[in-house]
Amino acid sequence: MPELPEVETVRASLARDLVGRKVKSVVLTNGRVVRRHKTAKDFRTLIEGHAIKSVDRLGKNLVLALDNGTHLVIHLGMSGQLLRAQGPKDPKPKHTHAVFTFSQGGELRFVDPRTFGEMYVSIPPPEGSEVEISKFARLSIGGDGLGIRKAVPELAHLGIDPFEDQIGWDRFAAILRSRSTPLKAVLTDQDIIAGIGNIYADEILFGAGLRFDRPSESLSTIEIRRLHRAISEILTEAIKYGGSTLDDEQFVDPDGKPGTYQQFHQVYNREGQACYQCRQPIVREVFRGRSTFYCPKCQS
DNA sequence: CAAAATTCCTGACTGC
DNA sequence: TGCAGTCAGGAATTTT
Repeated sequence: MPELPEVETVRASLARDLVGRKVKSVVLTNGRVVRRHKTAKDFRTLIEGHAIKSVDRLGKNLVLALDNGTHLVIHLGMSGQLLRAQGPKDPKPKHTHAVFTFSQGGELRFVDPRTFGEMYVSIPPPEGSEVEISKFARLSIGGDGLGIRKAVPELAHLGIDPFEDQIGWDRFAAILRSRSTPLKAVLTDQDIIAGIGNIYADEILFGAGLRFDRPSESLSTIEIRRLHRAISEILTEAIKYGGSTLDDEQFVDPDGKPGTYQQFHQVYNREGQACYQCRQPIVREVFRGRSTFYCPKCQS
């Protein structure tokens, strides 16, 4: 399940060889992947014949700027993969829903068994029109996050991206104290912080020594600083190891290579196993319909 | 207004 | 062996 570290791994890989290349054609074999567009043809027309200027990321979204001023947004959902191929002779994996062919040769395929992923082309808002940026993102200081939100209105609602936007612990404190939501709900709410999903929320909370159900406004200053630090530390480490690939081997980078950060997971998917810190068994609990893993002794 | 439940979907796994 | 049932989860949508 691609979260920020996995999406960033894909972004870095694509940025290496996609920038400057021109999309010759797009073949769609499952319309659901472009469900935001009225027809698949609408999607194709906006892309074909245009070069890719940059490959960015905001939260879990990939944002490819095209030379016609539009942006191709790709969200991998639960099981989406972007895979390079030499050409049409390369065997297509099952559930290949879209194939981009480049003028200079080579292909990029969008593969997604569970079809929660999607792609769409975002038309830039007219000059002078004001895009409503999420209040949390507005707190950020520098980075490209605000620029992407202004160019891609569909992403303007996203909260702080831990890397594209930057936020000090004091501003983070203001966000946490403004609500009484359980911590895990805050971390996984894309409108507050963009990019964290079920796996990294659990890992970050363990890193900060905090329980998932602590009301966000109940944290002391020290705890807020621990959480603020854990967010960047855990995500940075995960990116360093190319993200997490679980036993289902669903996440791979565009070259088909899995990530290796799963070997450092402290709690996720470790129900009943000994905590690496205190040897107590890790507990699994369902929180808002999702599995939550934590150490009852190390997290409070 | 916010929070919880529902929906979309397929593959892996469980129990009989 | 096969089949029905369950689970997994991001995010938009619906319900409470």
